[in-house]
Amino acid sequence: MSKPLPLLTSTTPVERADAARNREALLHAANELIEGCSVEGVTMDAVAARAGVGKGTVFRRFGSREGLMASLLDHRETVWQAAVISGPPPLGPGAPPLDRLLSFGESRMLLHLEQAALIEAAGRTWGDNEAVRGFLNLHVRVLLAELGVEGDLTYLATALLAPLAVPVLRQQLHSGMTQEQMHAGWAELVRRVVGPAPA
Amino acid sequence: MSKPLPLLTSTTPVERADAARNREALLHAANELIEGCSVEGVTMDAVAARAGVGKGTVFRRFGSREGLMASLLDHRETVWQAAVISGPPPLGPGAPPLDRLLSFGESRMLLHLEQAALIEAAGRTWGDNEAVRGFLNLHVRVLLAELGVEGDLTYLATALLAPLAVPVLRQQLHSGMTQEQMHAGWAELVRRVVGPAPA
DNA sequence: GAGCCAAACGGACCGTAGTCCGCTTCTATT
DNA sequence: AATAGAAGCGGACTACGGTCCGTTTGGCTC
Repeated sequence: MSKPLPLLTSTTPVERADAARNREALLHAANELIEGCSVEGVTMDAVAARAGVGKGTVFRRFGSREGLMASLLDHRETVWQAAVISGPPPLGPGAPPLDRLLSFGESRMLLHLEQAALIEAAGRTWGDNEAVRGFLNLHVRVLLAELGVEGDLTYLATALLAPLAVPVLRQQLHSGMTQEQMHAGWAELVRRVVGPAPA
Repeated sequence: MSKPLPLLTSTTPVERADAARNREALLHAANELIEGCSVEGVTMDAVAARAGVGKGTVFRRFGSREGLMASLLDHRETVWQAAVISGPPPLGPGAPPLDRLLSFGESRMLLHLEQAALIEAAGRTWGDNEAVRGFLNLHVRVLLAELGVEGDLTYLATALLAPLAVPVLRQQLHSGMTQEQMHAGWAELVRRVVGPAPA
């Protein structure tokens, strides 16, 4: 009679305690290695050794080096998304849509610049992350809709996000463009895409 | 007295005959391997073996695997650029600027989709290619100027090119968007950026 | 607490990118 | 044609990502 209805509880693939401990240790070790040298210093062998586990364990937890990098990014991303969803305006809710959109672009650009090395090291595992892409696209789409923009909002949102990608930013910096110019350029792009406010 | 003014002739770092022969053989071998299997099958050992040279030679010629891939792309890129510079309209000269711009976007998108695997394999070596980026940006910039667009044309050109990048296209295809939708979306983006024609 | 087993672990092993250095070959010069 | 020396060559070697499988361990049931 005490069997607690395994119908839904069985759907929780709980992680074993030692596995969880190891994941923490590995993430910690990876962060230390990044601080110690740079992202290139984060080899799978080094992470495993520093965490005191076998190499196979690292791959079991994260699938690949890119997966490990993506996990490191995940925490930062969550914090940032929280700021968008429920932080103070103009990034968070409460400001006019255009202000929010411009703030969004600047904030995302800075995040990408800060995490550039990690993002590039995470490669497709991060870039293909449905959750992140979906969140960014949805947020921009909603703001565009609030601004009265009509048309293929999904495409327009993607088009506004594309110039914020790390390779584009790197190239712009490399060719002498300042962060201010990049921000101003993006704002101009947004103004043109949004167009004149409807009466 | 017969020394032929080494001032400028010395600036030509001519390639030795055997080196040139080997480069051709290696490019040929790499193309064959791509046709035979896919881009993943193009390992440096395999290319060297098929061309009948040592592995060190491949690295001497192309610097890295990415460099080899970039060299393979170079030929296609040259052909495409020729079509833009001197091919038939509307991609080539002779058509109105807006037609040329829309044709440019569609053509570039198709090129990126065809060469996607190679472009991704070439990584930064291709992405950082100053000549290619410069050509694309300049061309778009000139067309925008002809259309009377004002502002930071370099940024706007980059922003129009960014959604044509391979990772973006791959993501869009993956989420069910058709090539027609992508083309239509880009055209809409261009119309919004260009804005109303000046009187 | 004993026993079971799925999950997790470890590290030897493999393939590939990239380096290094002693040897060979081309070409300019006389 | 001889020669010098620079440019090119080859392949053994290293480092790293990723796989595999025999062994260990945590957590559940009885």
